Amino acid sequence: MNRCENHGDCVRQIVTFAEDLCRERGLRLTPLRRRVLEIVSGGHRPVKAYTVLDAISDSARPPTVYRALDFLMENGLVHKLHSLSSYFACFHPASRHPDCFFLTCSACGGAAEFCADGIRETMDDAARGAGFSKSGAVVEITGTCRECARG
Amino acid sequence: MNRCENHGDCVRQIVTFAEDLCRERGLRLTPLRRRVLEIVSGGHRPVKAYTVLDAISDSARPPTVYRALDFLMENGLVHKLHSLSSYFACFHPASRHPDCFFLTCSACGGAAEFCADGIRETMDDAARGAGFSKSGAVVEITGTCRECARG
DNA sequence: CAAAAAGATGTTACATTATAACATAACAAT
DNA sequence: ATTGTTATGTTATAATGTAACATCTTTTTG
Repeated sequence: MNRCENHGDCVRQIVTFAEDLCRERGLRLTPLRRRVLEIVSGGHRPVKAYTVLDAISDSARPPTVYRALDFLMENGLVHKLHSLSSYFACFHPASRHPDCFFLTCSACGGAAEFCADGIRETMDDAARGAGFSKSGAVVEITGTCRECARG
Repeated sequence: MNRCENHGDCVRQIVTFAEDLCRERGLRLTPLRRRVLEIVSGGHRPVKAYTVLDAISDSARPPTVYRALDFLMENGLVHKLHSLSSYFACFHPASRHPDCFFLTCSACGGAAEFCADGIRETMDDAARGAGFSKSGAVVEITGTCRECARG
């Protein structure tokens, strides 16, 4: 799932985007935050907070990681996959989508983000129909990706 | 959200349904499982595992609760709301729906389950379009319910 | 520049959520 | 009744996440 030939480039692009974004917004992409972003985006797969923690250094503590993840999530650079208690880099942070949807492959552990206006609209309609004022949504679809299904 | 006048009846209905279901399937709705189901369905709101634990008795231990919850979830009587790390009774377990969708109100803490074929179909389409073979989905919509929005 | 304010990180301690592994008990079925 | 199966009890610990306060760094401003 999401095999890409030049993943180094892919990560570099995300980091560059993050730099620009932070500059625009007057925020700081500190070395720590950049490192966490690199680690999370280092594979096209969801990463656990404690995996990031281990990857950072021997001495880092949980709050260090969670704060960096919070910062990245607030700025749309990373998403949380609740059903996996994991974090997943946004590979197209430039496109401003009100909600994100995720496919997670239970075979290879990979994931993909996608935007389908149809889903969002249908959800909005359903919420409205229930008199509900929607502010956000978690949509995580589990299954088997093309590569894994092919065997 | 989901205020109902006769919630006792409501719980009784669920328990009765669970009894019938277990009889049909040759499973046992033991006193413990029944009690957990009563506790989880006791309010129209998501309940935490450790809240159930406290409600059961002073001496109960986590595995007791998690095993009962697992049993109830396997049989479609309870759902897990991943975004809240909580468990929510299925108030219409009779209708066999392949996926469930949830609205959770951040104001009152209430929740509601609903089935909208449109959402499921749109998700199925999106998954298929990505070459993805879907096996399940988590859909949790956050916002404000009618009652809370009205102030 | 110095001082103050704001923002980021370090650190300790702990809270919350969940499971592994093994022991015991209850039940079902000959 | 004994045996296999299912359910529960029990101990311990793993995994995930946060509160609170200390320190350091950067920015702002007088």
